[in-house]
Amino acid sequence: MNVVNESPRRKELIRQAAQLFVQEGFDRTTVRMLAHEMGIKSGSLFHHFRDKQEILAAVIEEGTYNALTLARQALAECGDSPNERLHAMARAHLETLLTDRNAHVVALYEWRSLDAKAREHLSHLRDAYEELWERVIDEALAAGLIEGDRFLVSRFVMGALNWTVRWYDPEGVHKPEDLARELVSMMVSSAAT
Amino acid sequence: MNVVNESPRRKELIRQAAQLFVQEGFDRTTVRMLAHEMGIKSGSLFHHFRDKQEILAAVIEEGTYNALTLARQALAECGDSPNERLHAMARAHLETLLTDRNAHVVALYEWRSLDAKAREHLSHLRDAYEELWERVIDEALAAGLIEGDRFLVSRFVMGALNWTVRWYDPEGVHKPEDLARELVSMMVSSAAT
DNA sequence: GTCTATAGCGGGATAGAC
DNA sequence: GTCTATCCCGCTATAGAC
Repeated sequence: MNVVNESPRRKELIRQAAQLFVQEGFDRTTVRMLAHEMGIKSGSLFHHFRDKQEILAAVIEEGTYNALTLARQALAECGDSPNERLHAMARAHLETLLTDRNAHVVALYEWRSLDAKAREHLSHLRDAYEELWERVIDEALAAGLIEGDRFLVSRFVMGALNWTVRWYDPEGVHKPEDLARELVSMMVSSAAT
Repeated sequence: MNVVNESPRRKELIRQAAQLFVQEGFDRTTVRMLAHEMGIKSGSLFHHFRDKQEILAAVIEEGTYNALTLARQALAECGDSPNERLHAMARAHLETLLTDRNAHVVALYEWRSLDAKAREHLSHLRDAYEELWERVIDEALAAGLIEGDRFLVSRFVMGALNWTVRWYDPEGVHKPEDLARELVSMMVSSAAT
């Protein structure tokens, strides 16, 4: 079973599970809560998923796949300058994280709840997404847009982005777009602009 | 009972609990695991703590208090320039997070596992620490060392710092000191240096 | 202050009828 | 595909001896 050919029904169940996992955390979310959210009884849940782990794996696959897809699309549609590409990546990342506000968050914050097998299976998808980021960071470094250690800079950026889920208020004045702009301008050496 | 006058024994138990909470997460850490780590049986644990929640609260209080203490000390010892003060705060933050590598991490990542009462009680300590940060960020903004929205900049910085626990390797080449330096130099407008 | 023993509960998961 | 009923387990917490 792959993320690209899930039934619409299953996709909807995964969406609802993601919401609960974000609100409560994976461990505190019971199968009874999941079933209730889905409008069925807990026994019926196991017709759709082998066990609770499989639900988590499905959510994380969905979240990472969405992030990867949106990022690729954003890069394809934006301009060629390192600045534009950096901004496009940050914006896409924040949009899957804050607007859709579900599966991608779970992918980031519950990765360690995955068992070894699921981690193995999903690591490729995750690596593909991280490679996309590394390429864009490298381009920005090569162009002198930003400075510093490749490894450290990319992790600081990911940290700043991923931590937003802890404080971002969807009802507030800022949009993901604004955050992306502000973060990129913070990183960019003023000398280079 | 306050963090400042815990018995040495209890402090040691708190330290060991912190380690397990970081490794496994609060929910997956059982009282049996905690007791085992402390070298006693699970029943004996409740002679020292009323319940599992109280252990978490003690760890988080310890972690936040440590961070606050080290940060104050770092500010008292460093120079007066906004750059030095920013660097001192980042370094102190990373040291409690990565070197001590225990209670402060729990304070950041398991805050939401606290019940309402404990959150109420500990929020003052937490606020005191955040105010310290806000003051230093404000000074840097006022001096033109960094630019941007006060609210957003401080949260990006905290994100970059707090996310380090996810990837930092204590055996690796970088020390907390190096990370602090690199982060500050990334944020500082080159025009201002 | 630590032990053994266990109560009591809620969790994940299964079986079989419909 | 969903239901009811239930198993079985491991968890937190307690009681009372030492």
